[in-house]
Amino acid sequence: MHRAQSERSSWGGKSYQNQSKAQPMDASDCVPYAVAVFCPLHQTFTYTGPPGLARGQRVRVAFGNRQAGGIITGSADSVPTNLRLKPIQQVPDTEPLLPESLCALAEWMARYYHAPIGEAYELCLPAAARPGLALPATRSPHSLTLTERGRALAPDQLKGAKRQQLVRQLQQHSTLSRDELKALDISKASADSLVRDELAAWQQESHVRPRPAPESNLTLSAAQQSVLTELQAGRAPQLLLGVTGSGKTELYIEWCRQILQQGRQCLILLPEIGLTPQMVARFSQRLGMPVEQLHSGMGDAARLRVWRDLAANKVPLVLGTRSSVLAPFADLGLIIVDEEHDGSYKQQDGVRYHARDVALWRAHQAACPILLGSATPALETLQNAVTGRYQRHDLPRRSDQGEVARSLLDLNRHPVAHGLSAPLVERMDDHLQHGRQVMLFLNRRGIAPSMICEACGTIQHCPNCSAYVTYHENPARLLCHHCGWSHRPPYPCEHCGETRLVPLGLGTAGLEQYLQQRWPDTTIWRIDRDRIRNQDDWARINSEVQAGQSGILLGTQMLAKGHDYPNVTLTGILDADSGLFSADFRAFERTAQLLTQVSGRAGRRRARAEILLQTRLPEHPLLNQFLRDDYSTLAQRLLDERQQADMPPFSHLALLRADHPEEETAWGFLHELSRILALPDGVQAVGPMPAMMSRRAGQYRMLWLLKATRRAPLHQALDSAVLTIARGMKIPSRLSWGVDVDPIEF
DNA sequence: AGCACGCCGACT
DNA sequence: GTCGGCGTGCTC
Ligand SMILES: [Zn+2]
Ligand SMILES: [Zn+2]
Repeated sequence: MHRAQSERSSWGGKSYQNQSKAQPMDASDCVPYAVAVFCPLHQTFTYTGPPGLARGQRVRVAFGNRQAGGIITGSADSVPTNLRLKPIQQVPDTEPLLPESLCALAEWMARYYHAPIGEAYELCLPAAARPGLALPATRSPHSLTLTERGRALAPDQLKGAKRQQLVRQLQQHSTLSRDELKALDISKASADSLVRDELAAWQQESHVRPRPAPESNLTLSAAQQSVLTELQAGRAPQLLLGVTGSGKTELYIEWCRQILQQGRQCLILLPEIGLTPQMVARFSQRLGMPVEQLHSGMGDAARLRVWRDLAANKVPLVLGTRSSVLAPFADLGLIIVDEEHDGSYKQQDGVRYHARDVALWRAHQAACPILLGSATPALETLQNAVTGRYQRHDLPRRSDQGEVARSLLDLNRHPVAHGLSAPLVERMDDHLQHGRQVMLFLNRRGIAPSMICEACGTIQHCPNCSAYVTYHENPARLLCHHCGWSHRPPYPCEHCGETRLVPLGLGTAGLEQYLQQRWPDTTIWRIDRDRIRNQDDWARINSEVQAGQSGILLGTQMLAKGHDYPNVTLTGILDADSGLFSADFRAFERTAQLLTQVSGRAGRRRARAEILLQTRLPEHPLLNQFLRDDYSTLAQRLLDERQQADMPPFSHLALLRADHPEEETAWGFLHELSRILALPDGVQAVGPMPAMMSRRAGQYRMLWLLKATRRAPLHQALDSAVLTIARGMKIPSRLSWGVDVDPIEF
């Protein structure tokens, strides 16, 4: 029986039990191993096991009064005496599943981010491999893949909606198993019909490593080609400064082609899951071979398959989000970090790693090139280019870029209706009458309205968080984005108890309604997560917009990423001030990036483009600088300010965090730490103080901020802080604590 | 993080 | 009497 077998301990694929009577182990045969157990503790644990087990091998062990997975980190050199060691329960694989490169990565992350060693190791395994149990064989026996003809085909040329959908899916995912087809609701009959037409083929289990088409099917401009040649000759980490539409992606692809032809692997990091499918399609089309993706939207089994195939060098190129920087590569030849300034590369719980910084470390270890690409690099990255640690390359704008005129609209001086000032409406009228496209950008605050009490004027908070609730329609709900709290109206005012709450602000839906009424004959495309849920939505809207008919694009953050819109001639930023009030020292940097990214979407094909920023602060220096200067100039000025203030990148920060249902307990814990700890020279401390969002999901968050000009003393301080907490301090119950190195949220 | 142990209030 | 809340300590 399978069941009986799986309940027995096993090792090396054979049945094995340490203390079994059937197969007694000679105690003298057992040797001690250091095991990183998957728990949030800052140490390894020693277990005994048969000789010959290797670093990187998965184990299952008895831990306290439960079972846990773990990784052997090596043989235990200093065996703790007067401690009776427990035996390893199970060794599910015959070979180490984690290659040495990932063991080294886990240990570096644990050191650099001051994270528990077991958590760092756990993060390097795909979720399916974490329990420390035997893994199923991956890849279903047959999968569908496109033929050369199928890959070259434009899906719309094909007859039949199902067949079109299938080809589109295959162009994105390169192969689809029977199960995946079923999940997409595609019958075997539709698949077989493509096979009959020799557009697709059923593929047997073991596949060989795909190779790219040797010749590029696109030509690079002279400017692109010359930058590519420089990049290929470069040695240090390189920064590619390229505005939207400068052809960064083509350049990425051509560099990848060269690396792939050498039989080596490429990793392309993207900030968001929403951008992966369209990038997968572009890469696989241009390279003429299937490429893989790795992101949180995939199931555990699918991720495991890609993970294993990467380790076996059967997958030559992968596009992925943050966590794909922790994937195993047999022969890493190139890493590209697209939109490297993007904050979503920073993990905000557990091991708080930054995928860009991990990528830099991995490239260094693998001695392979790394390219950071962005139109608006992080100030840290720009400063590294200034000091020469990175090589900087500027990709010029395309030659068809028309003139761009930027100006401010003072909301204090003009009448405003539905969030649109009179001059903006007038300009919209003008552009729409000329058959042009207009783009309106709403920042995060503007997406969903908050709720205000008509009786007393109180804006309603989430009961669990120090944040406003937002209002959503269909179905009508009050929602908190931070903890998932939701309530169906009517809802009593938190202050006076009256049930007279009304939405404050328009939100995307309200603005859309108004636009429809004001310009009844104009198409309105909404670009936000409510409207665009999958690739087909994107494809449909995008083809309409790219076709160039007149209309209004109404969108949020999503507009600032991904596609650009060459037919848009007028961009309205409805609330340019929103980022300027934040107490965060990176607020101006982020605002400059956002304004630049949004403005960069519009205006090509030689048309003159107009960008209007609505503001209540028309004298604000940042906004006025934005009117005149490009991002590099602006960023240099922000860097000067950072230097004056001795803030990153001219100093380094770390946070000690404490969360607790009682504010006083969280504060007391950090205060006690700050009292005990002797900080090394060159490390300054601030706080403890409440986090900017002081309560989330019923927990108060306190922060103790450490700052230093050099990294070494900062790490020294964090080491002793962790040691003090883990060994010396009593930790109040229900308190959770942790370290955040190079924090981006405070 | 889990999980057990142990100490006090309150309820069949 | 004992059920269960939660504070405390430990995990090789
Ligand atoms: Zn909340
Ligand atoms: Zn009220």
